Amino acid sequence: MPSIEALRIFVEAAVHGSFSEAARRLHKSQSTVSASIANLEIDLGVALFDRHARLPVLTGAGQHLLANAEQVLTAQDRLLRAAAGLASGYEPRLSIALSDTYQPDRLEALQAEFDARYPEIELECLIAECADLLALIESGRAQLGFVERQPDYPPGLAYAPAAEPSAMDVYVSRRHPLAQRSHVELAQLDDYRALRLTTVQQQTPQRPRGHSWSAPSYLMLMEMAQGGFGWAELPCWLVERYGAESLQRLPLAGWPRLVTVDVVWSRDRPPGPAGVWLQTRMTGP
Amino acid sequence: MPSIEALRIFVEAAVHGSFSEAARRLHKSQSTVSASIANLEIDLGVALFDRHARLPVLTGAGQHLLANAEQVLTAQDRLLRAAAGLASGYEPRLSIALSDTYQPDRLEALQAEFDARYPEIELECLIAECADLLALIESGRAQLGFVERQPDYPPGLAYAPAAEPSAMDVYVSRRHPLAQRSHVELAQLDDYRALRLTTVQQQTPQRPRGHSWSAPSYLMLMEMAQGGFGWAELPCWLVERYGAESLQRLPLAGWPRLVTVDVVWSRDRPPGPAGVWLQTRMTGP
DNA sequence: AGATACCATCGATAAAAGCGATAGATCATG
DNA sequence: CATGATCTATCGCTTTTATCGATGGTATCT
Repeated sequence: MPSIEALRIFVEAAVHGSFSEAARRLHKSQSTVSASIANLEIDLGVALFDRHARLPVLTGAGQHLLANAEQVLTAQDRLLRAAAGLASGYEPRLSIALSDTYQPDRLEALQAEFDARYPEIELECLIAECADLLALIESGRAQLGFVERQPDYPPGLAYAPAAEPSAMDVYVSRRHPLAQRSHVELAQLDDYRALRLTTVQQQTPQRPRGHSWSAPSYLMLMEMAQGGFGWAELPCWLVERYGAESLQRLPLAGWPRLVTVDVVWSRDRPPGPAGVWLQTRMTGP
Repeated sequence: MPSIEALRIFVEAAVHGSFSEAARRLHKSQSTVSASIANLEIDLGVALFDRHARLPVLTGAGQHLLANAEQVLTAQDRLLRAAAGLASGYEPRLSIALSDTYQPDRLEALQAEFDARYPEIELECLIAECADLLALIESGRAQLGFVERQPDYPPGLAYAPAAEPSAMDVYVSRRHPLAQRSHVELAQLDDYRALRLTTVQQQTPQRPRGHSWSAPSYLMLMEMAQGGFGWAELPCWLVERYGAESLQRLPLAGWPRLVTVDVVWSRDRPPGPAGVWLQTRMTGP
């Protein structure tokens, strides 16, 4: 069972083609390098270097095993790097809970930036809306959430408005009766089925609004609207990107409206440095 | 600098969720496991396990580093596996020299079989014809070659006929004057430009046959023939696969003809076990 | 309460990793 | 051809480290 140090010595000697050079670079004595490689050859049962020349040259087997040894070292290097990050307080993974109100193109740019800055940290994205999302944050399952601004937040949750607001509008299928009208009043909406967001959490039992249908994500709501089952309030970007051809906005007064997206986190379980970076990156300029 | 053994102990303990269990499986004392993990935590600067419960449970950092540690171990496992293969006489890489006379679909099947049987061994394919190919074998650059049967082989080279022969025929471009004839005699070919194989090696200076053009591979010859520059003797499979729409065979008596493909290797530098397997696989049933 | 199984800690011992010194080998140079 | 420089292999010696058994504290189950 070869030790990591022996592999490092082997690689250094192979790369520089000299035991003495490797000893100098690794700040070890030449005898250590020599003995270490000799032991490694015994352990592996293969001659790594051809020592007939003045300087040792890799054998064919040595060349082949060099690649494997380097893989071991790079894997170990990643381990140490990750440990160093964790030791200095960085979280091993960051879970963010997303509402569909947040545009994915902005999110992708953000993810790319995050990956460049924190390549070691796992990033997990969860999809949830409203109370479900807040529950993810409260339970610690996610550290950061992006939600449409709520009328009130549970205690222990902190929030800050994200930099850019999001546009919402009311849509119906092109085949829906409302789609033909050139003028629609808000009161008329009650005559048709509403498609509303629901949540798995039902701590605050919502007043059941007539014969409405509901789903836990805007994407499912949009698919219901595309089916012609009713009208729904949806993020404009979602419709423009995935449902433009089969949906139509309603000409309501005051719509589309701009919705503030809040960044939410738990005060008890605050996000780590990477989460803080992501949060300030969202709320800042 | 964590040792491999420490990582193995860590992984074993993490997987089974118990230090004692890991000690039993690794045939070490419980104190060794305990101390080893404690040292690992000191080295990495991170708490790996939460010891408040009866059984230790991984911390978040521990979960994250567990994945890294497993990567180190699998890399080391590959290293040991490769070394074991080399120690028992297997070559680190096998270079085979191919003539275009050998059908690639059979070759791909063979490569798949080789990969399944010898996943550790690098397989290198070189393209060469005739004297060039034999030179690759003689020099030791390649260990195995597939060539159209030669009238004579250099001393020191052994050969055996491959199981399946290969068909060759004479082709011209559809725009070539010969393409219109319903009957062609061999002697008439001399009236038109021949496209012949040439080799980089010019040890045996071939008699320059009139105003012929030449190239070192059948693929290049075929492209010349497609350009309408003359007639060429080509492997049937090559034309059928890549040049069927622009080339046409000549109705010559005795053609197409079957050519034996020989497997060639050097008697001085015989191929290793994997090469022998490949060779017998080719010549056998 | 008792039995059991778990983890942490403490010396003691054996294995190894490391170093300096030395000797043999190879290459460049006068 | 002789010489100096530089390389690798090997030999003791010291120091570090890994491993063990024994012991004690603690949680879990009967």
